[in-house]
Amino acid sequence: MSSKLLTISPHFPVLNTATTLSSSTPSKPELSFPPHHRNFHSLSERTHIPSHVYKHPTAILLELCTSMKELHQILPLIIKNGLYSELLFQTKLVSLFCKYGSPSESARVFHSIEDKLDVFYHTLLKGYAKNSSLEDAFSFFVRMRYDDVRPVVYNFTYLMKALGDNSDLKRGKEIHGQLIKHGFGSNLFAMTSVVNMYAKCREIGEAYKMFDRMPERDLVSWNTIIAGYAQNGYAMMALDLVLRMQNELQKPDSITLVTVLPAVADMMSLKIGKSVHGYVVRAGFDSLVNISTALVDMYSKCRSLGTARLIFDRMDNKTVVSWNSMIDGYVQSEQPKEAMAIFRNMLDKGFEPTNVTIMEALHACADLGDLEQGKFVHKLLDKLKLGYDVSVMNSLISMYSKCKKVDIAAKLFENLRDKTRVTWNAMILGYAQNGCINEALSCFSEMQSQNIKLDSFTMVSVITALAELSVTRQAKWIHGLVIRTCLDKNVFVMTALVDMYAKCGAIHTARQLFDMMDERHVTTWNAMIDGYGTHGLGKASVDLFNEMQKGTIKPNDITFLCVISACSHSGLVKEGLQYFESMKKDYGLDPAMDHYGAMVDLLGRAGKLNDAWDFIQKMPTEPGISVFGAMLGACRIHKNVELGEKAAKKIFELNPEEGGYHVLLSNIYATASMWDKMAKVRTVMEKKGLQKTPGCSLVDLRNEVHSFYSGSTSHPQSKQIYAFLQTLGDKIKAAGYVPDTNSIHDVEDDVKEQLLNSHSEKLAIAFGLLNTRPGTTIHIRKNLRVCGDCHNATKYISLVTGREIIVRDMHRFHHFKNGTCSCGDYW
DNA sequence: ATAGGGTTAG
Repeated sequence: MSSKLLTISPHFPVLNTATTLSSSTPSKPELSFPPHHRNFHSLSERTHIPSHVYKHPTAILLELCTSMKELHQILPLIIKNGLYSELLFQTKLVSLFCKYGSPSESARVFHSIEDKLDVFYHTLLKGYAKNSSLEDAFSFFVRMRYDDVRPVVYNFTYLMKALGDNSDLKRGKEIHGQLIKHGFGSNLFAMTSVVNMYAKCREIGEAYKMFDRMPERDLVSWNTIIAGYAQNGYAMMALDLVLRMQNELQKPDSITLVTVLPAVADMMSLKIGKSVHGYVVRAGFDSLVNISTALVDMYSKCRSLGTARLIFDRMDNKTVVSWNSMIDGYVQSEQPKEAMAIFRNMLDKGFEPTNVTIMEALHACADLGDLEQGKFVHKLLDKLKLGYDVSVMNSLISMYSKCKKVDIAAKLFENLRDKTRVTWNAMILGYAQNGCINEALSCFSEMQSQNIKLDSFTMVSVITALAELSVTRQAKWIHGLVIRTCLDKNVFVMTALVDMYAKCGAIHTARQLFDMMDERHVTTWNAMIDGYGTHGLGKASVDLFNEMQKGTIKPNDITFLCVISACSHSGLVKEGLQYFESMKKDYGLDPAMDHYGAMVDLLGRAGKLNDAWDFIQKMPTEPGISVFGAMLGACRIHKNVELGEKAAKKIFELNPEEGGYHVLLSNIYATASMWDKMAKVRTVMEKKGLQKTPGCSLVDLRNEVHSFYSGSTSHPQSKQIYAFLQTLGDKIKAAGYVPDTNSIHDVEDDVKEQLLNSHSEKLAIAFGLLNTRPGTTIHIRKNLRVCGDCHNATKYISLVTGREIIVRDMHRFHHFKNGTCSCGDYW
């Protein structure tokens, strides 16, 4: 008979039936109390609510209460009118504080109640489970057990929900046990919550076991297990269950399908996606906003932009999310221009962008390298008050870095208070990609000193910086760190390492790492193929490319660029031509400007200047600077004034920003002793304000990198270096070296030699030889192409000193040893 | 329901 008390709803409407409640009504089995219940006597006395209480103006006011603010205004009235200890008000207060999200205030009322009805426990537990921490809910549940309040089924469902949300498997299992002990092991609601808990704890097998044992199931329990499979990445299983539920005469609803679609999207499985879409249409759900939005996102992620766009365009009630998904689709498919068009369209239509929209737009701007649009998006932030969203700030830093404005990125970074690991990673990479190696490395050490844990992204960024630095010592150090941090199975990290070792001249180490990798991306292959190419190991490069073609990773446009330029460096003209053909024929890849440039380089370098020129004439698109630049370079190597002039004319029409092409032409004239024309080119250059990039060579000694500019005397050891070069010059001349002074005009012979001796690479080599022990290999990096005389001299230097000298120039490596160079004088 | 930072080439 006491069970009826539980049917007192804490909500107002029921109160009018207070009198009927006290008459006996049959109880539901799971709500029954044992007769020894501690509140047995006091309860029946308290169920009657006198009319002066429920008709009190304050009670009416409380009935009209709709917010926490109003509740706080009514509370003093309750106390003032001496109603605080009335059952009606206790009931309402406990429940309303929970309803408005403050179980702690609810608890204050609860604790003040002398004879606590079970409903108070139930209400407060629900309040804790829904609004507070799992800890609060759990410890209140323990207290409830201690106070000998018998749990009811929805105590378990709320608790299970909180346990699942916190992925607390250990306590989830414990409560599952108690649930069974209390006889709810076959209860539909209880078991659905158990299924959900196991699924949320990623124990999908256990979840299914529970689902399978349920004696009855409803739509919610089917949706729970289907969502469980979907969210654990089993889209196929989820779809199977959708079919199975129909066999068991349970019709899926839109929620069923809207949980399956994101899983399909994550899998990027267009086939499964289409069959879900088919079901959506047959069930007539295709006009629902959330379904079409999920479909747009699914098709976008499956790179089926046409279909995504079709559904998107047909939606007459688009939401921000559907716009965002559409923009993301274009960004992911590397169509940033389209992405920006959609973004602009969205603004025009008056939709207010969210942080996700802004991030997507910034991503597109970064891919385009479009600073102006990037700034436009940046300006929008202030209007939208999104300027304090860390994620947005991270995207901004990345955007500015990719648009070559690393200084702006750095300023944003410095002013940002709430940096996350992502922020640090974006900044380090930004520095690295803009050639600011020192900044990148000091940013990394700052990050470490602030005890921010590094991850694979950090590692990739630092390795990218060190690849640029190309110092073997640092390369080995970071490799050690990769191993110590257990990141040596990460494809991105390992690919960066392969590239870094190749750039340090340690091509065999690079290959060892490459061979050890279990998983490789197309970039991994590209890095290795290009590594061989820049080392002049054309055969190895081609072999690796052929091996790649046998595997499952498909070559991309960059692969072809790498392999063709590898052929170019090694004079493999036939192979290069064949790959160029195959690119379109076998892989459907359209050659871009760079590919044409590489082909002209291939033909031209091999001395087939006329073929190269013909090749340019037959190009289907207008040749760009890089193509004629390759032609001009080839003309310089093969001393062809006529074609060189033709190529240069084209280049100058295109207004290059760099002075390098004028220098090339002037070198061609110099070699041909056409001094007047040479002088003319130099004058034009000056008039246009074009600068010759100064030659600069780097050499690392212990923990420092020393840089030498052509003709510079600013290094502390400068005097010694020049003196050393003098004596070294005598030694190599004795061994057969003849200075190549042909390209210098107007000065005495000894001055010509002095000029040659002040080339940056010679200074760097001399410095390296002076400061290292005999037998040590010298590593040099030069920003331009190594000059002919220096190349020849270095061969002799390696002979007379017995040193190995490795020079990395703008395009490739030269390994000098015993008087010869790995490039075979073909470069 | 949508999301931030990653490797190759130039």
